[in-house]
Amino acid sequence: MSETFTRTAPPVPEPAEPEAYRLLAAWWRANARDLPWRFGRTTPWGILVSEVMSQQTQMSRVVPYWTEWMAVWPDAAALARASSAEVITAWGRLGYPRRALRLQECARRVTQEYDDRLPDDYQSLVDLPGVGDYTASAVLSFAFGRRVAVIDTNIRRVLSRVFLGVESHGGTATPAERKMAQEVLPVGEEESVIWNQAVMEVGALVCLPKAPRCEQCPLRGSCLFLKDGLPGLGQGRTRPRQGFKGTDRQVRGLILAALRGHPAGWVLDRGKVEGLWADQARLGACLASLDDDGLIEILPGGSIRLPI
DNA sequence: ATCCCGAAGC
DNA sequence: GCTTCAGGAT
Repeated sequence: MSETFTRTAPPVPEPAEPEAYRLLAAWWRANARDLPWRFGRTTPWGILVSEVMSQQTQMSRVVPYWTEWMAVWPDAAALARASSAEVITAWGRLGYPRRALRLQECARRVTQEYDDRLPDDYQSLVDLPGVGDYTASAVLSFAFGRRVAVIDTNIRRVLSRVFLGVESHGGTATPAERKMAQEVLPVGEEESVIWNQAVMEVGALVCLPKAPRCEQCPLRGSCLFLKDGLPGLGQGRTRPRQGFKGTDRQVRGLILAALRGHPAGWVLDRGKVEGLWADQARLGACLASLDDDGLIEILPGGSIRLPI
């Protein structure tokens, strides 16, 4: 029967993307990690919580925190009612604890301004505290099923390699990268969601920054970067990374670690505070910055506690 | 050492 | 655009 249509069917060239999508979707079904917020098992709010926790943090570390967090505070209204001290303690050692306070402030605004229902438009989402371009786009795609080109560091790396044949560079995504991400995004909403998730997952599991496992990659057949011999592999993307040992971030972490997990109103006295770090100038600066961030309260005598 | 499903402040 | 925000895994 194919012969019947050979003459009449115009020779429409098959675009590359539909084939890439088919391969990617099949790979996704077989290899997607079974994260608890995937596959329709949570609410849009649960998706948002997972995205905020995942900012600069590995999935494997996020999963237990997310599970416990959602058990205690299943929706925005519940989180809005918690004390800051409870929230900071529950954030534990996930890192970047300002995210915890922003998430709670976000919960309070969602509760008050949106009747405990996460808004489903980009502008409202990105206006929420702790929600930037990536998180707003991810929520629109993963929670609301909307057709949005999600751009994170993994997706940038994968798409740049496959469709442009080069490493993505550091810094903000360029207009060219955003344009390309839009152009290769499948037209259908459902397909676009799987595409976003699958490209991100390939970036996390296969298309690694320095040692990509190209032989496992569903896109190896159409990857310009692979075809060109992985030119400049691992170059050009990395921002200069700040160290950790001896920095303010380590000291801040020590201070909060000393405060977490105690009964409400528990106070660390001045003497104990001074023993947390030898360099008192740096210690004082970190205490001040934590106070500025609303992560601790400095009491008149120099003792500290988590904020109520 | 580098990376991790970035955001916000400057 | 550049820097600062934790902390763990590899």
